[in-house]
Amino acid sequence: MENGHPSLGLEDGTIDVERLLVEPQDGHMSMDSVICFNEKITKNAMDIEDVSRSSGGSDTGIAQERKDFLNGEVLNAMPSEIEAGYFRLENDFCSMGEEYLLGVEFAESITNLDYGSSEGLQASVSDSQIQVSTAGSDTVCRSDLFRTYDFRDCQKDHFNVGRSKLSDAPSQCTISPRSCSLQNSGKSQNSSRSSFQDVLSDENDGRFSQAGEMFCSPKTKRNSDVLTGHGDAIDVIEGQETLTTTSVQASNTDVLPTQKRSRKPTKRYIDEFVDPITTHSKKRREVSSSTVKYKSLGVKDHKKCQVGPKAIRVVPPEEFSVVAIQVPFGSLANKECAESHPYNTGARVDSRNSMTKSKGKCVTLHNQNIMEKCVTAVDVKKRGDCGTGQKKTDGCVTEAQLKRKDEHATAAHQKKRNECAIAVIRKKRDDNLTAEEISGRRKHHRLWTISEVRKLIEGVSQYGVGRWSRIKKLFFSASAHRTSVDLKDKWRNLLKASGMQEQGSQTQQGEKKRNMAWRPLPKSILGRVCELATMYPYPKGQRLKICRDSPDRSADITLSDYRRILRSINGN
DNA sequence: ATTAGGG
DNA sequence: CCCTAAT
Repeated sequence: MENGHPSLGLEDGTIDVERLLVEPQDGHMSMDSVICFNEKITKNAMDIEDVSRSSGGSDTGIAQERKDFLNGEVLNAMPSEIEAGYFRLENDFCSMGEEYLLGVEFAESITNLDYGSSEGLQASVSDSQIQVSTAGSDTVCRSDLFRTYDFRDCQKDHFNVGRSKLSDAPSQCTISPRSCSLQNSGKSQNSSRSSFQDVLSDENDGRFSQAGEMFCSPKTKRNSDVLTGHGDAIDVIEGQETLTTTSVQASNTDVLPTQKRSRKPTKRYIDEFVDPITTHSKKRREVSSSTVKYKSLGVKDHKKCQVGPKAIRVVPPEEFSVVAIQVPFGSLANKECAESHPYNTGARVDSRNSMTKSKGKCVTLHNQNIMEKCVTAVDVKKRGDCGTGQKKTDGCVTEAQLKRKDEHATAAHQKKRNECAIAVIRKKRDDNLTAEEISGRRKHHRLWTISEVRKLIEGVSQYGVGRWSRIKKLFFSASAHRTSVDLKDKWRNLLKASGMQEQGSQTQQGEKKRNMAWRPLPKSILGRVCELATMYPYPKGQRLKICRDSPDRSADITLSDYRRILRSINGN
C-alpha cells in the first residue's frame, strides 16, 4: 500500500513534468505559460514531497529515487531546453529556471529534514543546480547568475540544516530570519492556490513597477491589486534573504510560489542604476568621444593618454603673467561676474567647466552614462584616460556609440542587459570618476597658453589659414592634444578676440570690450592676429574685406612678409 | 583624412 | 571643446 501511493505520486509528477517540458515548445512562450509552468513544477515538487513525508521512514528509498529523478532528469532537462533555445524570453527563462530549482530544492531540504541526510542525493542536487545556473548564465539574463549563486549558497545552508538534523535547524535559520518566521507563522495559509497565478503576475508587476519599471516585461502588465496581500514578501529587500525565504517557504505550501516571485535582487540592481546615474552625469565625453573616435586612435587616443601628465606641466615664466587666453566668448560673456575678477585666470578653468557641466547635456545623457558604465565594466582594467580602443567587441559598447537621440529608445534594453555590469561598476565609479570630477579640469578642455598661441600664429603666418593639419604637425607635434580642429577653433577665437573677425555691428563691439577685460591677451599677439587676419581672412569667403589692394601679397607672402610683420609687431 | 562651421 | 557635414 505504502509503495503504491508514493509511486502514484511519482508517476504523476513524471507525467506532469514531461508534459510541461514539452508544452512550451508548441506555442510561443507567453508569460502565462511560463507561470503555469512554474506553478506546475512547484506543485509537482510539493506533491512529491507530501508523499514522501506521508510515506514514512520506510519509504526513504522511494523518496530518494524520486529525488534522483527530479534532480537528474528534470534539472538536466532544463538546461537542454534552454540550450535548445526554446526560451529566449529572458525574464521568463530566468524565473523559470529559478523556480525549478526552488521547487526541487525545497523538496530536497524537507526530505532531508525528515529522513536525515543522504549525501549522494545532496551532491546530485547541487551538481544539477550548478548545471542549471551555468546554462542560464550564458543564455541571457546575467543578472540571474548572481541570483543563482546566491541561491546556491542559501541552499547550502539548507543542506547543512538537513545534515545536522532538525535540532540544529533553528540555529541555521538565523541566516534568514524571515524564513524562520515565515515557516513558523501561519502565513502560509493566507494565499489560496486559486489566486496563485494572479498573485504571481501581479506581484511581478508590483515589484517591477515599484522598483522602477525598467525590468517590467511587457507581457505581464496587470493591476497589482493583490500586492497588498503579500506585502510581507514584497517588503523583503535583500536578495539573498528573499531567496532563502522563498526556498524555505516552499516547504510549507502554496504560499511558496507567491513569495517566490518577489525577487528582491532586482531592487538592488535598480538602485545600482539610479545611483550611478545621478552621481556623475559626466564621464560621458570621455567614453563617448573616445569610443566614437576609435578610428583615429593614433592621434586622438594618444592625446587623451597624455592629458594627465601634461596637466602638471610647468608653465613657462612668460606665461605666468598672462597665464592663458581662454576665449570662451559665448559662455563667459554672459557672466558678468567674470569681470569682477578679470585676472583670476586660475579659477577660470573651473568656472568654465562648471558652466559646461550645467549646460544641460548631462541631463539628457543619463542613459548613456549607464552604457558607459557598462563599458567601463567590460574591460576590467581600470583605465584612467586611455584604453579606449579595446572594448568594441562587446554589444554594450557598440550601443554606447549610439547617437544621443537614440539613447532614449535603446536605454531600456540596455539597462536590462547591463544590470549585472552596473553592480560591478559601482566600485570603479567611485574611485575613478569622482576624482576627475573633483579636479575642476576636464580632460578635453585645456587652456591655451601664450606660447601655444604664438606657435599657432606662427604657423598661420607660414601656411596661412586652413592648413591646420600641417600647422599642427609642424608646430604642435610635441603636444599630442591640440588637434587640427583645435587649432582652427583657436584661430577662430583669436580672430574674434582681435576684433578682426566679423567687424560687424554694435553688439559685437560692446561685447568685445567686455571680453577684453578678462581676457589678458597680449597686445602683440592680438596685433599679429590682426595682421594675419588681414592677409589670411579666415572665412575664406569674405577675404575681400581688407587686402583687396594687394592680391599677390596675400598669395605668396610667407616668410618675407612674416618677418616684416614680425618686425613691425616687435617694433610696437 | 581634413576642413569648415555650428553648437 | 564637440560634433557634423562636406570635401
